[in-house]
Amino acid sequence: MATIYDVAKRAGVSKTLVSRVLNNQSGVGPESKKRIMAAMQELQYKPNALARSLVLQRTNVIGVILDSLTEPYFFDVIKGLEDKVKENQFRVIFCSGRYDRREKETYIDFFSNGVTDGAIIYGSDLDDADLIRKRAEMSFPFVVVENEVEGANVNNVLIDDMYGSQLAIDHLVDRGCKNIMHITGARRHKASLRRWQGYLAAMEQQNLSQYISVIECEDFGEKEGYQAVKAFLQKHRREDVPEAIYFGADNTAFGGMVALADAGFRIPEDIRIVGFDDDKPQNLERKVKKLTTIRQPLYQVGAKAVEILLQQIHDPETPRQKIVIKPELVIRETT
Amino acid sequence: MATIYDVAKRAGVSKTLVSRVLNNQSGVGPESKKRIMAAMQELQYKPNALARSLVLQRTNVIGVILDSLTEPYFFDVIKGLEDKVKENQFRVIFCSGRYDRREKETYIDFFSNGVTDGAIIYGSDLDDADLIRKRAEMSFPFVVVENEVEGANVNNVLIDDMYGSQLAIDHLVDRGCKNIMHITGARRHKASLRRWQGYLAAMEQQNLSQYISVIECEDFGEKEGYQAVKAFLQKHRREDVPEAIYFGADNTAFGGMVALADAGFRIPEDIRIVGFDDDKPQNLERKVKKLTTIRQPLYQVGAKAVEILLQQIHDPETPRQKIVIKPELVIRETT
DNA sequence: AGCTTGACGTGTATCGATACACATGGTAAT
DNA sequence: ATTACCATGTGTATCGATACACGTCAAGCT
Repeated sequence: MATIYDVAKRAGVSKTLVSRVLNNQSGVGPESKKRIMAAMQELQYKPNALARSLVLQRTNVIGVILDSLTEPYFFDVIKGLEDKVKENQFRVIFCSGRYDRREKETYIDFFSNGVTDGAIIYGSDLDDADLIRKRAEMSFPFVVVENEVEGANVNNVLIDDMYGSQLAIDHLVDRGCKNIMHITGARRHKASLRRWQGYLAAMEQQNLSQYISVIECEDFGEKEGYQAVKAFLQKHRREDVPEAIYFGADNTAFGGMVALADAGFRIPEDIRIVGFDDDKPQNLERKVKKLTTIRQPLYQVGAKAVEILLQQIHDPETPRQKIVIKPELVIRETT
Repeated sequence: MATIYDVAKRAGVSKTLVSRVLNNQSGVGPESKKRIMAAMQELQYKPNALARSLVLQRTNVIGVILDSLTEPYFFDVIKGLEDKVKENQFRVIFCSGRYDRREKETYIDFFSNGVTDGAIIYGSDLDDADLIRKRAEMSFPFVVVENEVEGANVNNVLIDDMYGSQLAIDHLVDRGCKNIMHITGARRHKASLRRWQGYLAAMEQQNLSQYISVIECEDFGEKEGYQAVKAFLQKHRREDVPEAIYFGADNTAFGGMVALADAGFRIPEDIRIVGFDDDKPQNLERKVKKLTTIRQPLYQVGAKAVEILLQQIHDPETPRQKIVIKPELVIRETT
């Protein structure tokens, strides 16, 4: 690759002039400018981003670390991120921590060693909290999304999961349900825990404490939901089946609904269902009904995270922010 | 952030010694080494990746440009990439061209300006070919996946789509079908075109030219498949409906099957279906039958791309390679 | 004793860009 | 005519690391 020096030599000027042309600065005569431009063309010159960033102490790139690049859950977040970043003339690069704490750590260090101006760390694993606390005092700007890190001074964008649960329960109560069961999402998932908590709080607030019952799922796949419900139905008599189930994740809800359908339950006549996430399209070929669910405004989450991060980058003195975004109830066919 | 110089000062030695410790080189006394390590600890020193890469002319990072990070199609590819990269002690960063040719170009330039050692460009848009041809003569190592760029000397990893079509048609013929229709995936999609071509070739080879009939879809969504089939059924009498449909993508097949079911067709008794891709899990709550399809070994595709790229990086003189990977027939319930 | 050898250490050039101080010359203002 | 000033241009330090040539000193060999 040609360097700035090659261009200068070819155009018969000093590096400084070439640099000025590159950055549209004044101080270049028209004649020189023409020769420099020509030289750049001929040599196919592209400035080396590394060298430039090294001296500018600025890359105009932000890094995003996700648990997985292949989780539909992140789709809207990613879109939000990308749009906002582009709007601000930055670039984003993504990488996936693959649900591995150490891998995540490696990437955070990589990003903070000059490669990016800041990072967005998306995480919901309980493990992550530690890793983040350790880095809270760094001067490297970053924003943590979804995972609330108690007692650490970090930028945080969160979904109000407890409020979401309240929406779900209140809606079911509106529909006349009292006996409302909760089937959690993934146990290791911080957000699931908060939804669970929210379920408990909402049930108490509605004076339905005696109906509280919870099944824990290890993961938030369809299979887990299917098995959880199936096992429950095998162990209980028909009249003990609740009037409604509030699932901590849409995925488990889909699985659960299949199990219910298999057992002859009609939805919503016999039992009502509410999910949480609204992260997957309601496809044509789904056997189950369209799901009433708590939608997370994930696009906004992504956009907001970028916004905060850029503020922090432009002015490191900006105090750390914590943004809580409220989810909303989307009523479809299952309630 | 502390620099190598700060560490040296604190330990009372020269930068060189610190650098040697950093890189596990010999030439450092035990006493100095201890002091240097201590200084690093205290200062939380992390070497600046930019500066290091600038002098080494090496980043140990490869960049991946996809059309979209949010397409299930890429999931296995991504996994293959990640595993292989990790195995080789490299890092990957991803970014999405968002189906926009210029955005892709920006990222290629970004990657080739020192930020990465090489790139993998995943693309199937017809537009991409141009962009790639233009860069074929660069010394920057890259591998193009899926998009065949005719007449350009580039590293290429491809799926043998024509062969896939042949598998599909031969299988249907085995099942006794003659009148086999083809519904394409996305029109702008290069791979779709090849599958279409493959369909034509396979039909001729089977002496079924008189049965050739094709419906083009603009995109490969479920909706497109649904509408295509629905429109066809409205315009044709029942006896004109073919014995089988070979879809250029699973997604369209799913949509099409819904339309067929709505119209009272039983699969596979009344009509047999074969798809292409096998990129999505056959979920529990799918209304439709499990799909017979042509599976693309996408994990392998990703892994192979990395392999070729790393060869190219380690030895730039390696001749450019073109790898064609054969897909395979997966027989499920629809044939 | 004289010499090689290796361990340990320092100083300086380098990667490819930007920033800044400074040198030149011509034109406008006094 | 003299000063001031701006446009144009050059040279050198700098960012944070590595590489390489070289200096010093003690141990081991003939």
